[in-house]
Amino acid sequence: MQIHARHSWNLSPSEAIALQKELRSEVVSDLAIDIHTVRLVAGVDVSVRNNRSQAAVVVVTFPDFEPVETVLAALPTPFPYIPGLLSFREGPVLQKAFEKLRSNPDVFLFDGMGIAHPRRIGIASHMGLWLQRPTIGCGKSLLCGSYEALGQEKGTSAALIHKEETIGVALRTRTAKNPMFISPGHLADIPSAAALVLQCSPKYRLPEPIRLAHNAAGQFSL
DNA sequence: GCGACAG
DNA sequence: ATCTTGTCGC
Repeated sequence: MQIHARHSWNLSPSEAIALQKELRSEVVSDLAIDIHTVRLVAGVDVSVRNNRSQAAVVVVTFPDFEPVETVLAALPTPFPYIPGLLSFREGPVLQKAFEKLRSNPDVFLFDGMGIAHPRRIGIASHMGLWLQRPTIGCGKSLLCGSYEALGQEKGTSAALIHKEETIGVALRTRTAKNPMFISPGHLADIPSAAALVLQCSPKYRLPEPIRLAHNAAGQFSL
């Protein structure tokens, strides 16, 4: 699909932080996704082995999760893992994978944060600017912020707060399992992002599209 | 200065 | 994220 290249990925950590501060104003995180119109959802994931980054994007139908397209890409890992700068590590190989995509998903689910980030521009928000499509961040653990205790039942949630600001929700996608941390990437808002992720998690803690992408990314080699 | 810290 | 087999429990 059409990718809107925004900048070079070849930046130093301090330059990357400066870029995030510039781009954050372009992120739209108060626009509801109309779930009734969603037909295709993409799951995005990257695995790293021996200095090689491997990306997988799996597009499934919604709400029954039938795979309709899978694209893979690999590149030498270009940037170290630095909390807050994940997009500069995974962005290049994701760009390569997105360029191979033939379908046009209604929304992309990322393994990582959206605006639940120190500078409000986690990987889901950042790549959303390149995709110009709705994106949602689905983290398995917290990068920043805090939340009050929430019920054990699937579907229960608690606001994620950082510096007096609500940046997402801790959402129980499986009863009695640790919550997922959901936040809008770009062109989405908190309530609709949480509702869509919950509907994308019929059986496991991880949303189905991301589970499929995780499996696809961790299997192939070059 | 100290502690926290997506994948 | 990744290094790694079997095993305890619902």
